Formats: sequence, structure tokens, C-alpha cells
Amino acid sequence: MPTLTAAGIEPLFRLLGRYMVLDEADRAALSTLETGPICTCDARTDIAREGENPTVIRLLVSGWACRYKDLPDGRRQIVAFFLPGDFCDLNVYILSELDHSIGALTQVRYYDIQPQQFQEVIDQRPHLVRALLWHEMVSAGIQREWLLSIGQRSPLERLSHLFVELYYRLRAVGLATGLSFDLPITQNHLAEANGLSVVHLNRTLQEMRRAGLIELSDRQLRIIDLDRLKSVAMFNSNYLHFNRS
Amino acid sequence: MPTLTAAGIEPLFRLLGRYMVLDEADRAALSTLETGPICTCDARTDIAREGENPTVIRLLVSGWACRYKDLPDGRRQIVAFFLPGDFCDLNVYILSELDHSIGALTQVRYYDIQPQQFQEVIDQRPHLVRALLWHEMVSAGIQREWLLSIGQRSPLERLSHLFVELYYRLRAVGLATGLSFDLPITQNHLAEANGLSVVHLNRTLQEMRRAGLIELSDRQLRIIDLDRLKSVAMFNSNYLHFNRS
DNA sequence: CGGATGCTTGATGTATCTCAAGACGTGTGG
DNA sequence: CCACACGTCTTGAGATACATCAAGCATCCG
Repeated sequence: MPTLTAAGIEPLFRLLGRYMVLDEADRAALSTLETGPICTCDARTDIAREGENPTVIRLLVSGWACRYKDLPDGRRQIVAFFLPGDFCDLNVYILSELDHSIGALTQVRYYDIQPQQFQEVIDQRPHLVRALLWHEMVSAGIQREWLLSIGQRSPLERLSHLFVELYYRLRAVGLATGLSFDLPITQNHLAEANGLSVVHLNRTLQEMRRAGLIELSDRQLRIIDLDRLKSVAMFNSNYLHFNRS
Repeated sequence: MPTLTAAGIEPLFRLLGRYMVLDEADRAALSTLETGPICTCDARTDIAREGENPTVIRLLVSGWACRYKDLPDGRRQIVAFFLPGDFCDLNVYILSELDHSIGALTQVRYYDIQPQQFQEVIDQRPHLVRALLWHEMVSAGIQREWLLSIGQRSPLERLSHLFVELYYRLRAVGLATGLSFDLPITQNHLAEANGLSVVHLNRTLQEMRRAGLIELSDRQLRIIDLDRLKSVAMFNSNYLHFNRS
């Protein structure tokens, strides 16, 4: 389980470090978040269900999870991927009822963090709020970009865009080597995230391979030509706000 | 211009009042937000463009606006509607570059609020943060629901869902009378928000009329059978979080 | 009167879904 | 150790929902 070896909250450090320079005191304060017990969850199981009352903030440390919504007749839409270092929901605990579900796509490990415990970190290092807020804004930006993708981009463009996004996000937390990264999810998941049938997603993948844009096998994605992939996807990285302000 | 007659920040009071009981001191503090000059913007013009550096928080008081993203080749996706009482962007001013544009769909009026001025209101009435945070969470929830709609719902379901959502949101700010409300935007806008061509949107509208779900003419939408419309849309209002916690 | 803008309709093509089946790998219980 | 179930990827055939292109009409406004 390669995705499980990357432990601790190192990914979080890297993530927040892209928005703001973290000093030792910051790291120390954030490290208290991982003093609690770590949770493990098997692939294809729910971490939280729509309708529940959210009480904790979840910090993913290894594996992939997703936020999804479903319809009474079973149709399902993945609306976000959670990668190591991501908070599943920084603020929802103020709501009385979850409007979406969170599912593990692979085996995952995460910390359940009490809002109060979180508050203590912020009290200690108030300027961290800025980085956390930034993280939230990026999540919102990704959400909007997905809406643009599903609404306007063709399947080929859409999938290309998703792969570039995942590449940048994984690279930001040290989980990409060169132009390759572990893609531990199924084509079914990719289809559900892109609003496509599995059959069509599969054919789109083949088209991408034929076009020499990517290689994908054994859960390893390799981008062959990043510039061309970005061009096909009409990718503009501004929504990831990776530049420190 | 009926949408222009509803002035002031009464809509905002109503909106926040759904999340939290506001007392006179709260209202007084919030009222200082409207002491600045009011801005007016014509229909079909941009209020803010992608790439700009955001510096103000915008509070819409009358008319409709939208958040949209576009692709180099001109394709455009509306990712959110802003109705009277909505903040266009509560937090983006911490980012250095806007990742989306904001456009006026009708003639609109809004206040440009300096973050600092906003901070003063919060310093005065700290518990208002909760209501504002709530407003942000609802916006995020709407965004997710739209993703579900575009990704999984059929055009008929999708449009039905949008109309129910608009009905609830407009009712919340006092802009619906009975089951009717002003829908001051074009079919083109509806198409761009739903990821459909205008032609198909038009035919879907006709299908809805034929099915006895709605009446729509002269920019007035009347819902004929709310329960049936909700049922067609598979509408679950939980994502609007209208219940006080 | 002429030019925008928005709504509507028809005809045609095609992108995408659905249904169905087979191949492959993996884990599990007999 | 084999038989079997299960999950995943792949391919084919057929149906259809949707986009595109094109045109006509109404309204509004200069």
C-alpha cells in the first residue's frame, strides 16, 4: 500500500507552505493536531453520510477520499477529491446537517480533529487563519472550475484538465515524481467525477493514450507532454492560487 | 424596473435572519455597511474580471448578477447567481488574483465594502461571524448541488431544480409572492448556467410548460405545482441550510 | 425605418448513453 | 489446489438525447 506509507502531517505542511512561509512555531502548533488517535477506513466505505450532524474536522494523511452527492435513484456525482494534506471540511461543523457524503476511495488514514482543539492552534498562531482561509478559497475555486469543466468542456478536455489539476495538487504535497503519479482510483470513480458513463470514460482514456498525452496502467499515470495536455485542457492554474500573495 | 425599487440592505437582514436571530444592535452594526456610496451597473456589463486583484466585498442590493468562468474559445459557464442580499465574495480579497468574473445580468445596484469597514462590524458584533460563515457554507453547498445537477440530472430535472432553488432563495429575501417570482434573465443565461444550448433549453422550458409544472412569460415565473416540481427535480432543501442550528 | 436582442421552430448530424458480453486478475471458501 | 464470485477494464451494437446550423418572427429602441 504505497499510499499508506506517507504518514503524518507533512503533506499539510507542504500544502500550507505554498500559501505562507511556515516557521518552526507554526509547525509545532500544527503538529498538535496529530496528537489524537488516527482513524483508518477501508476503500469503498463511507467516512460520513449526508444528513449526519458534523462535529469533527477531518485531516486526510494518506489515501484518497471524495466528497459526493447522490440522487434517490442511485445516480452519483463526485464533487471533490481529497488528497493527503487536505481538510475534508474546515467549517461544516457549524452546520447542523451534512448536505453531502464523504467516501474513502482507497484505504485512507485521517485525523478526527475537534473544533476546539483546532481553535487552540489558531489562538496560538493567529496568522495561520490566513493560510487556512486560503485553503478554503482554493477548494471553492476548484469546485467552480469543475463546474466549468462539466458544463462546457468536452470529455477529452475535461479529463485532461482533471489530470493536470491532480498533477499539480499531488506535486504540491510531494506525491508526484517527475510527470508521474499514483492514480489509485477506478475508471468508475473518474466517470462519476466527470459526469460520464464508464464506457465513454474508458474510450476517452484510450483516445488520450492514442493522442500521446498520457500513459496509464497499473494505477500509475504518466503525463507524456504536460504543455500539450494543458493546452488541450485549456488549463489556467490561477484557480489553484499557488502563488504566495 | 421593479427589481430596482427594493433598496437598502433589508434583503441582507432577511437572509442572515434565517440563520440567526438578529437584534437591533446587529442591524445597526450591519447598517453601517450601507453608509458608503452605492454603485450602479448596467445589464450585460462586467462588475469584475478574472485576473483582477480583488479589494472589495460586494453586497448586492437590487438586480441579478452572476459569477461566471469562460474558456479561451468563448464558451461560458455561469457558476452562480447572485440575488439581492447576497455577498458576491466575502473572502476573495485575501487572494491576489480573481479566478472568475462577475457580471450583471440586469441593471444592478450594490455596495462596495472595504474589508476593513467590514472588520469593524464584526469587531462590534463578533457573533455575526457565525451568520456570515453560514452564508458562505450555503454558497458552497449550492455550488456542490449545481455540480450534481449538471453532472447527473437530465435537463428537465436540472431546470426544475434550479427554479425551485431560486424560488426558495428569493422567498427568503422577500422577492417571491405566492409561488411566483420575477425571473429577469434571458434563456441564454439559463442555458449558460445549465450547460445546455439555448435551443435545447428553450425546448426543455416548453416541455415544463406542457407538463403543467410552470408558467413563464414576461419575465414572470409561476410555479404551478411546487410539490410535483420538487419531485421531478429530486429536490432536497437541506443544502440551503435554512434551519437555524 | 433599420438594427439589436430575444424567443421559437425545423432539419440534420453526432456524441454519448445503454445494454450486453467477454477477458483478466484477485481473493475466498470448499 | 481448484472453483467460483467479484471487481475492473474493454469492446461491440444500437438507440437517442443533445448540439449545431439556419431561418423567421416579435419587440424594443435609436
